[in-house]
Amino acid sequence: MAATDKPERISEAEHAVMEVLWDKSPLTAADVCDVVCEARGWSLATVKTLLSRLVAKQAIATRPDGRRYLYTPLIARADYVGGESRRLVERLFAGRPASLFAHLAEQEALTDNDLAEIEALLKELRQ
Amino acid sequence: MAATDKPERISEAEHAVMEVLWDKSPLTAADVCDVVCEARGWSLATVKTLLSRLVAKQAIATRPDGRRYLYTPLIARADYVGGESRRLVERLFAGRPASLFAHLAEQEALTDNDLAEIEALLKELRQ
DNA sequence: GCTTCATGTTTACAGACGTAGTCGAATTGA
DNA sequence: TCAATTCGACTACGTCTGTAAACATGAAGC
Repeated sequence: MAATDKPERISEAEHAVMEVLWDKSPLTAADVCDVVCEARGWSLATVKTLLSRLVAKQAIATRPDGRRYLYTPLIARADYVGGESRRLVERLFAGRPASLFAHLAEQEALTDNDLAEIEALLKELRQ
Repeated sequence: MAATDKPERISEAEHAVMEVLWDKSPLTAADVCDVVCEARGWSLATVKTLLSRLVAKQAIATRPDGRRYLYTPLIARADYVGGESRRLVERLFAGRPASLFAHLAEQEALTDNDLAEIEALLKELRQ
């Protein structure tokens, strides 16, 4: 069978774990906990659960290292971010990125700095 | 008491209902169903449940009209959209909208048309 | 060898979500 | 007036999520 690879959805809490692994990997469960447990008020057990679920969702891979596992992302951050962004634009802006931009602009959610950066990017794309 | 107004999160399915009401309101449950039930494969009962939950979340208001209720949005679409957009930018782009833009650009998710529109918007903002 | 520590696996459980059926009251057509 | 219809309220129930404890097992110190 052609392994229909349906990209299971990653939840908010799971995403926090992914960020840690994207930042640095491979890591053990304890390593991950060191990074997020404090900030999110989680116990190590919680991190273990999230890691298991991410493995089940094929978002990360395990490599045995003696007694424990080392975890590594299987999906690239850019892919995830791209997917989520597209979802949002699709859902809220009828698939038109310009609408999202317009919205941010209207809400004055864009600083002068943002505008300058975007302008620079535009110039780059334009040539 | 100062009615600590915590804006309860609106789920995906609930959002579909909100879109209908944002498009036109007030509407009855049956009206809403006429618009979305077909497309999402929902029964009227499902729409009723979603409407109830939205009322509980204070996202919409009811006005009795004889035997039934007329439903009207309590929160503006722009507010919702703004909130969701900000959440995404916060979560995935460290709060920097320019990063989101850069990402969309890299993924070539932007058409020439999008670019032109954004450019126009930028020009407007710049003056 | 036995206790203790570390670590993945299994189980738990409440709350949100998707989806919908049932019930009781009011309405309306005959 | 009485049955059929309509409508919101209540109930249901499986899945997903957040959060974590209990358990089994192997390692490591003493």
